[in-house]
Amino acid sequence: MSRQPFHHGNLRAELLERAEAVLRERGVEKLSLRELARDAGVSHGAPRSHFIDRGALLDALAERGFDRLAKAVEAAVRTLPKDSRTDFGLLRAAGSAYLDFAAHNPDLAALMVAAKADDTSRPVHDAALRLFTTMTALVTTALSPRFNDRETAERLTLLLSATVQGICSLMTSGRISATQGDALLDDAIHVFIAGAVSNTP
Amino acid sequence: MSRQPFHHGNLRAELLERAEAVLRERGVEKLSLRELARDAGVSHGAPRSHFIDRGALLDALAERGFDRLAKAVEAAVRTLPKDSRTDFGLLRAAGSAYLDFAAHNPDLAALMVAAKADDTSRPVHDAALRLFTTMTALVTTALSPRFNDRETAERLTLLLSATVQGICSLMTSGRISATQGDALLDDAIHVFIAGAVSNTP
DNA sequence: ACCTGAACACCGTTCAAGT
DNA sequence: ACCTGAACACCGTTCAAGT
Repeated sequence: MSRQPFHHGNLRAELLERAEAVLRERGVEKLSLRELARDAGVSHGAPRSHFIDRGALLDALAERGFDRLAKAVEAAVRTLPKDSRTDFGLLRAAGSAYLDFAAHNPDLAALMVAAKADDTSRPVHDAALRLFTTMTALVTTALSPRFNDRETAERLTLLLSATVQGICSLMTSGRISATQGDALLDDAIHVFIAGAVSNTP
Repeated sequence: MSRQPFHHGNLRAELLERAEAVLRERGVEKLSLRELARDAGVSHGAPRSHFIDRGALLDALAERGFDRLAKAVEAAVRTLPKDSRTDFGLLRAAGSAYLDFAAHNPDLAALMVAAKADDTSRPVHDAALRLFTTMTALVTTALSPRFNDRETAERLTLLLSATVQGICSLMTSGRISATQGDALLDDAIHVFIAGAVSNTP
C-alpha cells in the first residue's frame, strides 16, 4: 500500500501528457526525458521501458498531434452552421482549424512536419495518412460537383494540405501575423477553388 | 610562426562551413559546438566569441540558407532557356530550385522554417525577406499582364511561397516522394496561375 | 578582440539488478 | 513486464585569465 507503487501503471500516458505541456510552454529544446521522469516521480531510466529513446517520444507526440489535428478539423466542419456550408466555407473552416492548431502548438506542429518517415516512425506516417484521409473526404464533399474520380481528389487534397501547412509555417516562424495568415488562407482557398475548377477535366 | 596561431583569423567562417556539412551529413541533433571547436583545432570555449550560444549558430545557418536559396532561385530563372520563359515555365523553374534545395539540405530547410522571428534573430528574418523580394519580382514578371499593383503581387507571392514550402515539407518528411513532389509542384503552379487570373481584379 | 581551460550543471543511453 | 540506480560519455554555458 505504498503511495508510490513500483509499477506506476500509467507512466507512458503521464509522460506523454507532461511532454505535451512542456512542448507548449517551453519548446522542444527544453524537453528532457530526465526531467519528465523526475516530474513523474520515477527514476531517470524508467521512460526507457516505454520509449526507446528521445526520438521515440517525439514521434509519439507527433503521432498524437496528427490525430488531434484530424479531430479538430472534423469538429470544425461538423459544427459549421448550415448557411456556411458552401465549398468555400467548408475548406475555410478546415483550414482555420489547421491554423489554430499550429498557432496554439507551434512546436508540436514543427515536430509533426519534421518527423521523418523512417522505418521506425511508421506510426507517425500512418497518423499523417489518417489526417490526409479526413482532408480528402472534405475536399471531395466540397468540390464534388466538379469531379468524381478519386485520383483528382487526392491530388487536390495534397495541394491544399501543402498550402495550408505552408501558411502555418509562415505564421509560426513569425514571417506573417495571425491576421495575415487568416487573410492568406482566404486567398489560398479562393485560388484553390477557382484553379481547381479550371484544371479539372 | 606557430602552425596554430592564437588568433585563428577565420574561425567564424570555418565553424559555419563545417556546421553546414554536419547538418547535411548527420542532422541538427548531431550538431555540437564542442565538436565543431574540436574539428577546428580550437578550444571548446572559442566559438563563444562568434556565437553567443548554439541558437545563434543555428540562426546564422538559417540566414545563410535563405541567401543561398535566393541565389539558387535567381540562377534557375536566369539560366532558363528562352522557349521555357512562359509564365508557367518561370514559376516552375523557381519552384524546382526550391524543391532541389530542400531535397539536398532537408535539415537546413527545416531550420529556416523553424527559425522564429525573435528580436535576436532579426538577421534571419531579413534574409527571409530578401528571398521574398526575389520571389515577388519573379511572380510580377511571370504574371505581369494580369495585374499591376504591388499589393496583389505580394499576396500572390506569399501564397505561392507557402505552397512551395509546404510541398518541400511533405517531401523532406517523406510523406511524398521526390517524383510526387515534382508532380505536385506542377499542379500547384497550374492551379496558382489559373486561380490567380480569376481572382485578380 | 579573440581564445584558453577549468568548473558547473545538465543531458541521453546502457545495463545489471531488483520486484 | 516494468522500474531502479550506478556508470559512461557526452553536452552547453560561464568566466577569469591569458595574448
